[in-house]
Amino acid sequence: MAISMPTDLLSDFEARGLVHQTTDAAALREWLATPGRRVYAGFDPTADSLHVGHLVALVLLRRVAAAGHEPVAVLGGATGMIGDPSGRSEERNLLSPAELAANVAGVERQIRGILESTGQRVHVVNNADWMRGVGYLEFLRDVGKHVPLSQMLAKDSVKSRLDRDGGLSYTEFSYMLLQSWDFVHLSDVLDCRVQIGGSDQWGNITAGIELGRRLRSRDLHGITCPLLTKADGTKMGKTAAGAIWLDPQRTSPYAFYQYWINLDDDDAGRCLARLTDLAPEELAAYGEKRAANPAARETQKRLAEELTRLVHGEVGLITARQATEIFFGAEIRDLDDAALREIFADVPSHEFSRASLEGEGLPLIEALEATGLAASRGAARRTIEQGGGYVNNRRVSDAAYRLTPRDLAGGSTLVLRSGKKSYALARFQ
RNA sequence: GGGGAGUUUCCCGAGCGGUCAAAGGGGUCAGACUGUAAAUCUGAUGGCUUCUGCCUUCGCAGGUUCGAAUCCUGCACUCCCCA
Repeated sequence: MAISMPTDLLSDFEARGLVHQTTDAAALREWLATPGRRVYAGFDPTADSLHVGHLVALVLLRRVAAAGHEPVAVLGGATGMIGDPSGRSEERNLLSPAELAANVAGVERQIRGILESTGQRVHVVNNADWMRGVGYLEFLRDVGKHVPLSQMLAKDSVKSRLDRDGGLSYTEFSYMLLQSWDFVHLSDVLDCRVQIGGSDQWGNITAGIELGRRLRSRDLHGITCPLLTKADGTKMGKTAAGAIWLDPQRTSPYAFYQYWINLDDDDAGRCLARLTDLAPEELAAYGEKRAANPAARETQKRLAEELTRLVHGEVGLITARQATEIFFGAEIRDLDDAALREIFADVPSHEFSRASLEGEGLPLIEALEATGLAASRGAARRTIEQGGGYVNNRRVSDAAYRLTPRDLAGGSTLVLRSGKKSYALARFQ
């Protein structure tokens, strides 16, 4: 999915609602006026997969590419050893080097997948590569000496933590220095002079800019984008079940797709502008459709489609759509086991003995409880009595119902459902 | 150090000898409505159950009583006031 349409990057960001704060806009525009500039964003490998919260930064870099510049993604192999205190209320737990290495590998794969599809030249670097050889004393003399404590203490991320009971450790406090040095280093080796990030990164970015001025007399620039939040004030990408991950092992393409489909209208509109490559005219068209016929939920569908394709590819999108059809379709029958397993890949499943189906059959209540769809037999009974129990998408309202071989949808599998959206697979071997 | 208040089911909070698995609210779950939304409404919300009951639960440990979340004793923790 190569994206073209080079535009003025800053105007593009502004039009999409991607700008929260910038350094001197005129200087920034001027520097970006030449194509092929390098612009960077950092990703700390706190897990072996990125999640929806990281998607904004990734998309920012895609916009960079779309505007004819070269995105630089910095993996925090070094900074991840420390942990960024920004936006955090408590001290982080340190990751082991082995964990970190695994995380870097996983995150790098995802970043490359998403950025390289732009067709533009992409730089993916790891700050461990330039930090590893740097000695502590050397760093204090060359970098630390040029960072006034008063400025560090004035940062919101530091202040808010110092006001709390937990405080923050010297280690986390030093994080800012590392990120500042990254910026200066990248300006040295790649002539990268713009750093972009979420609004919580403003303090770290400006610290880097300041360091560049003192150390190199160089003008560096920064752009932050507003943190993606939902209309109800909660963070985008969080559900009751946890974060929405980009890794299909953690969050299936179906669940990923569903997350976007379920956004409310305003959130979907904002996400469409901020997270997809749609042209401004298209965005406006979706806005009109949304106002005219909200029930069609065209924005949500397009958003889910674009993002699922971006993250999981065309195949992932097809799977997600297939699963959606089945999940919200009529009775499930005459599917083979393999197809069922594929479609319900991210649904919990439970093995029963084939014998339990024979004779009297297996009480539905027991099956609901065993698969985890109901917390207890009592809860299972209640669910059924209230009309929330389904076998192969067909409602069963008799709490005494027993499953028999006739209920199998595939050769040895049947699909249980509680309420509208909770599914489980029961396999009989 | 002295005086006082408190600790209840996922959370907040009522209960102050039996009719208490324990009011009410929140949350959660299910249903209706709907756009796989929001709001609203209805029901459910300790476990097991032959649906009849049984078992476990009101900070912890003992005790009084036919009977205790409710009374007594000790212990632990929390909060407030005075020094």
